[in-house]
Amino acid sequence: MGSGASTANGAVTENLPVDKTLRRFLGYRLKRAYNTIRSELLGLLEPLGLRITTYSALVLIVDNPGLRQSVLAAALDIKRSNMVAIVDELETKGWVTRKEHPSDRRALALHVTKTGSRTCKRALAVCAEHESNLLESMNSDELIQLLTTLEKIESLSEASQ
Amino acid sequence: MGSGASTANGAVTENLPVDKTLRRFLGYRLKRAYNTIRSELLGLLEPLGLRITTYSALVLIVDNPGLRQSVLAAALDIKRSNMVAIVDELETKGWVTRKEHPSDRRALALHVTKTGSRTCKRALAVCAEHESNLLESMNSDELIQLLTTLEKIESLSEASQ
DNA sequence: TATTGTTATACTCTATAACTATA
DNA sequence: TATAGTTATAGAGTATAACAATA
Repeated sequence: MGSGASTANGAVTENLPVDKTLRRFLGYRLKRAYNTIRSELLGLLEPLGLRITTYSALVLIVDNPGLRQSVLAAALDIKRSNMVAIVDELETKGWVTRKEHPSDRRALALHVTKTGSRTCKRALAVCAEHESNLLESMNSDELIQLLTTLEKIESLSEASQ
Repeated sequence: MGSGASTANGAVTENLPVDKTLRRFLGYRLKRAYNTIRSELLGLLEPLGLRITTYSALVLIVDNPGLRQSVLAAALDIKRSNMVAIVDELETKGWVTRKEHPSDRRALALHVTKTGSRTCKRALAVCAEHESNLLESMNSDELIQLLTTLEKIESLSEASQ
C-alpha cells in the first residue's frame, strides 16, 4: 500500500513521486502518520471494546478520579457536546459512573468501576507494547524529540488565538 | 484554551495534569498536533474554495499531469471510492478535467485547467507562509527531524502489513 | 481473474446552536 | 451573565461492498 509498485496482474500502477511538492507540507505528513497509527490503534483497541476516544477518556478518568466531564473534554480537545456520547458509551459498558460533584451541582464527577479499571490496564498494556514496537525501530531520542516538537506545534497555535 | 486556568467568573476549571499517563502516547499527541494544524489550514484554504483534501489533490495533479485517479488516491492514502467526490468537486469548480487515459481505457487522466493552476499557486503560497511561521519559531533542523520521523512511522506500519 | 471508476452506505470525528439547571 | 451537561444537527473523513467496463 502507499506507493504500490507491482501488482498481481500486469496492470499499471505508475509509482508516483509524492515528494515533488506535497511531501514538504507538514499538515500532509502529520495526517498520514496519524492515520497509520490511528488504524493500528483501532485494531488493537477494538477487541477490548474501545475506540481511540473512549480509550483516551478512560485513561484520564482512571488517573483523575472525580474528574469533571467538561475538564475531561478540554483535556482531550473535544467539544463538551461531543464528550457526552463518549462518556455514555463508557457508562453503558459499566466502566465509568457519573456521580454528583461535591461542590458544584451543575457538574458531574467521573469515576471508574472495577471492570473499567481492569479494561484500562489491559488497554494500556496493549498500547504500550505498540509504542515499544515503534521505539525499538526508531531510537528513543528520536521519539522524545518528536513528542517535544508536536507539543511545540500545539502550544504555538494556542498562542495565536 | 487547552489547559484553561482562569475564567471570567469564579467558576472552577481544575487545571488537569494531562501528562500523567496519556501525554506519553504518541497517537494522542499526533492527533492533537494534526488537529491544530488542520483547523489552521482549513481557515487558510476556505477563502480559496479549497479543503485540505481537495488542496492536496490539486497540488498533486498540477505536479503530475495525466495522473490516474487511482494513483492519486493511493498517493494521498485515500480510498478510490472517496476520491471520486474530491475530483468531482475540483472538476465542478473548473480546476481539473478528467480526460481519457492514452493507454488504458478503464482509467481517467487528470489534468489542471488554467484557473486551477492559478488557484493552486495561491494556495501553495498561503500554505508555505503558514509553514514558514512554524519554521521561524521552531528551528529548521527540528522540522526536518520531525518530517523524517513521521515518514519513518509511515513506512514502519507499511512493512507490518 | 484483477483493476478502474463509480455508487451506496455507514460510522466516526468535528463543529455549532440552543436548551435546562445551576453558579 | 456565565458555566455544565445535554440534545439535535450538519459537515467532513474513513471504510466496505458491489457493480459495469475494461485489462
